Amino acid sequence: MDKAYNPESFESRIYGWWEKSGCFKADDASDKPPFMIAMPPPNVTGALHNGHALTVTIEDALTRWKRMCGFNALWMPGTDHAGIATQMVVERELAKDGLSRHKLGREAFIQKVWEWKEKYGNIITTQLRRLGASPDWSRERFTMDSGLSLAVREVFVSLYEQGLLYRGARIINWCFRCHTALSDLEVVPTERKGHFWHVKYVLSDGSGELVIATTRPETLLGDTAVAVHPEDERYKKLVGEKVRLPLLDREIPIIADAYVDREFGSGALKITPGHDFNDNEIGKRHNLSVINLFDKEGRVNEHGGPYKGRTIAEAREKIVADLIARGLLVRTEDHAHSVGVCQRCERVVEPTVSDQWFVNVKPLAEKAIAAVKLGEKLSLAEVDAREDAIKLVPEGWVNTYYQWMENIRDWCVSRQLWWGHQIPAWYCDKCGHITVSRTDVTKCGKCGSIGVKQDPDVLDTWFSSSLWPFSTLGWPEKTKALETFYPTAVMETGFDILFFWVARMIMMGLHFNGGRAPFKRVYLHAMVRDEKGQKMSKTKGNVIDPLDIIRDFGADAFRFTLSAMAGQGRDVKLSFDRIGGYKAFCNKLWNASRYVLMRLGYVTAEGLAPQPRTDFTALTGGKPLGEWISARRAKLHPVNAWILECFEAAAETVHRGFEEFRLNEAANEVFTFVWNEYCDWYIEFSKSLLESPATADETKVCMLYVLEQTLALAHPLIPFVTEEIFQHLPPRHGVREKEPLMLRPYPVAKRAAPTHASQLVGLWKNSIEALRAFRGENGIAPKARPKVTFEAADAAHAKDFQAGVLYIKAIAQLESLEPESGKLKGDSAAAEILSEGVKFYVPLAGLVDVSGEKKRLEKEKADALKDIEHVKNKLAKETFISKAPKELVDKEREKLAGFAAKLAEIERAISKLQKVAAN
RNA sequence: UGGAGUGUAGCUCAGCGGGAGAGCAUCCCCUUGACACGGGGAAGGUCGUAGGUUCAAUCCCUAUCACUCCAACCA
Repeated sequence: MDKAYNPESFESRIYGWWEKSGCFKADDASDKPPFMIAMPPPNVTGALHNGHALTVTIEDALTRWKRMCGFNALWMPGTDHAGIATQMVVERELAKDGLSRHKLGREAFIQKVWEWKEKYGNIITTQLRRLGASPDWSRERFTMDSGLSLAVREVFVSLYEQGLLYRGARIINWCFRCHTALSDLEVVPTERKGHFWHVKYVLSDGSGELVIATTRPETLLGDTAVAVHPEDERYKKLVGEKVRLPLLDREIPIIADAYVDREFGSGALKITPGHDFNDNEIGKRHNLSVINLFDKEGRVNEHGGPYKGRTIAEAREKIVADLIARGLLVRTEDHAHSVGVCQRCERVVEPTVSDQWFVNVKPLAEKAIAAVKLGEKLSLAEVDAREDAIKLVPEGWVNTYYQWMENIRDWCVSRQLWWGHQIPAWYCDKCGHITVSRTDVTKCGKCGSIGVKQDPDVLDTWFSSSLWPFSTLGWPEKTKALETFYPTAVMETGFDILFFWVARMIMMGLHFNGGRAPFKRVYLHAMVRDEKGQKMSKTKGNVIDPLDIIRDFGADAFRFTLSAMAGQGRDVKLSFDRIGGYKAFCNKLWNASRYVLMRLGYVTAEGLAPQPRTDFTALTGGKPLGEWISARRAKLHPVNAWILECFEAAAETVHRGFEEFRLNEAANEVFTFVWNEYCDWYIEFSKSLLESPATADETKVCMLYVLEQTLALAHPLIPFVTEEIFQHLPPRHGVREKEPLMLRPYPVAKRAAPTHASQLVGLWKNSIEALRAFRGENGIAPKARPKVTFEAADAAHAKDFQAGVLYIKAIAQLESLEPESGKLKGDSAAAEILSEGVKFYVPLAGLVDVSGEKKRLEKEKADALKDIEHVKNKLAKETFISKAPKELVDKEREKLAGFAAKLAEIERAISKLQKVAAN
C-alpha cells in the first residue's frame, strides 16, 4: 500500500474488476427479497453534471446498501432519447455542413440521429462509471429501443381505446423556433421587460369609447370580444353593446365575465381566444369565435388583413405606429411581466389553437392523488409492505403535488418533430378516418382504402419516460423481471421533474398495472449549487465540472461530500474546501488501514522493522473473525469490547440513515466513528495492547475485524477506497480469496446497552484529555515525560484506573503513573489535575510556570462556580422540585454535590500554589 | 395570491424539551514508528426578533422580520 491515499491509482481498476466479474447483476429468479431503483435516464445528449452526480451518489449508496443487506438489488440504467434536445443537437451539427433536416428528408435525418446516438450516446454512461455507479448494465435500456417502443404503442393505443386519448383542436403553446407544440410544463414563465399599451376601442354607435391595456397589441387582430366585470358600475350599461376593433374595424361585442379584475388596468379586457389561455376559456363560456392569427412560422396570416406576412414583432411595431397615427393609443408604459418561454430555446412561445393529440389525464390523476394520500397516512414500513401507496419524501411536496394534480389539464403529447416515437395513427385520404393501431397500418380501418398516411408527429419525450419503471422490465410482456421487481422500491430524483416525470409515472404506472404503483417511495433530492448557494449556470461561469472534481479529489471524496451535505430539504452547496476535507478523510481511513496491516505484518514501510505476519486462520482456530470474537466477547479487554460497542452503535445509526434517506447522517456517523473513535482512540490504545502478550492476539483479531466491518459499513458511500483496502486484508476464515467487498454482508445493526467496558474506557479517555489539556495549557514541552501520581475518589475508581494506567501513561506520554502515596499530595510544588473520579498530581519543578498553572486553575474555578450557580438556581425553585421527574431532581442534587467537591479541590490546589508563588 | 423550507461559532451545516456540537477557517505547540490529506491544545455563539405554553424552551405554539424554493396570476 502506498503511503498516501491516491484514488487515481485504483478507482478505474477496481471498477473494471467489479463490472467484469458481474457484481452489478440482479437476478430475475432470485428468492432474495427484491429491491429496485429505476435510474432516471439521462439524456443521450447530456454530459455529466452535479445533478447526475448527486443522483448517482444517493441511488448507488442505497443499491449497494440493500445489495449487501441480502436483497436482490436491481438498479436499472438507461438513457432517454430526449426528443427536442437531441434533434436540436444533430440539426446544429448538420448546419455546420450547410445541411438541414429538411434537405436531408425525414428518413435520412433520423438515420443521422441514430448514428449520432451510437457515437456520443454513451459518453454519459461512461461518466457514470467513473463515479462508481453499480447499475446492472446488462439491462441498459434506451427509450427508443424496440421493447420500449412497443410499450409506448401499447399505452397510446390502449388510452385511445379507453377514450382517454384524443385528437382535437385546442389551444396549446407553440414554439416558432422549434416548430412544435409544447406541454404546459415545457413553457417556463420568465420575467421580461415590455410595455403596457393603452388602446382606445370606440363604441360602434359612436357614443363613447373604452380604453384597454395590453402587453401584446398585435393580438388585437384576433380579438372577438371585450370583457368587463358584470358588477362593474362603470361598464355595466355597456354590456351587450358593440365596439369597433381598432385598425380592422371589425365589430365585436362587449360581454360580462367575472374573470375580469376591475382593479387591473382599465377594468376592460380584450378577448383573444385564439392566442391566450384565459381568453380561450372565456371564449368558450360566451361562444366566441376563435381566430388563429399566425402561421407555423410565426407570420400573420390572412386574418390579419393588412398586416399579413409580417412577423409577430414586425406586426406589433406597425400596429403601435398605426394606433398612434390614428390617435387610438392613449399612452404607453414600461411594464415588466412574465412571459412563457420555450424550455429548450428560450424563445417566447405563442399560445395557439392547433390540432394535436391530448391525453385526458384527469381520471388518471385521481388515482395518482389517492395513492399519495394513502401514503401520507402510512409509515415508511407500511408503505413498503403494500403496492397501492406512495410516500413522498420530504413530505412537504405533497401539497404542491395535490395542487398540480387537482388542476391538471389535458396533456398535449404530440410534437412536430422527427426524432421520437412516431404517433401510431394513420389518416385515410379517402374517408378521413383515423386508424390507431399497435401494428403498422396499410389500409384504412373503416373504408379499407390503401391511401393511408401515418401521422408525421412524434410523442412528447416524457410520454415514453412515464412508462420507465415498467417498460424497462419488459412490459407489456408478462416477464419474470416485471413480476419480481414491480412495484419498484424507490424513485429518487430531483424535485424539478416532479411533474414532468414523477407525477406522470405515477399516473401511468397505476393505470397500466392494475392499480399497483410504479414505486413505493419517492425521494426528491435538492439542488446542487455553488458554494455561495447560487445556481450553477454557464452564463454565470460558476459551473463546477464533476469530472474535474473526480480528477482532483477522487470519486469517493466527491461522493462522500455529496452524501454528507445532502440533508433533506436543503440544497447542496459544493465547496472545494469541503471536498478536500473528505479527501483527507479517505486518506485517514487509508492510513489507519496501513497501520493495522503493518502491525499484522502485511504491509512494510520504509524504516520500519518488518513484523511477522499474523496467521489468522491459525489464530482464530478456523473460525471467521466475528465468530471468534463472539465466543469470547465477555472476556475481551475493555478497549476491545468498547470499540466493538462503538461500532455496533455506529452501524445502527448508519442503517437508519439509509433507511430514512438521511445520507448525511450515515456519512457523519461513518466519519465520526472512523476518525474520532477508531483512529483517535482505538489505534492509540492498540499500540499498548499489542505490546502485551496477554492482549496482543485478541487485539489483532478485533483490530482487523472492526476495520473489515468498518470498510463494509462505509462501502455504499465510498466504494472504491473501501474495496481497495479490503482486498489488502490478510487471509482469514469466512472470506474467500478475492471476494469483492461490495458483495459481502452488511454489518448488522444492533445497539446494546453500554457495558462496564465502555464506562472504563470513558474514564481513561477523560483522564488522558485532562492530562493533555494540562500539558497544552501550560505549554509543557511535548518531549517532557512527567512523573505523575493519581488518587482515586473511591475504591471502585481506584480499581478502574489501575486497570488503565498502562494506556493512560502511554497515550498521555508520562514517565510514570502511580498511585499517590501522600508525598506529592502534601507537596505544595505539585499541580493537581481533576478528572472524573480521579485526581492527578504532577511535580511542577522544571515543568510548569506557576503563574500559568494558577491561571489554568482560576479558569477551572470560574467554570465550577458557574456550574454551581446554575444548578443551585435550578434547585432553588420549589416548582422544579415538586414538578420535575424525581430522578432528574436527584441527578441535579448529585451534580451539585460533585461540583461543590470539585470546587473545594480546586481552591485547595490554588492556595497550595500560592504558597509556592510566595516562596 | 397560495404552499413549502431555511435563519445556530467567521464560513458550511448537525442538533430539536433538561446546562450549545462538528468540519473548514483562526491562534499556540509538535516532522511522536499509520497518516502534515497528520497529532495535541485554545479561542469563538443573548441558537433571527417579540410574545406564549411548560417546573424547564435553541427545540413546542403564536406573531413578526429576512432569505430561498414551488405553484398560480400577471389584460
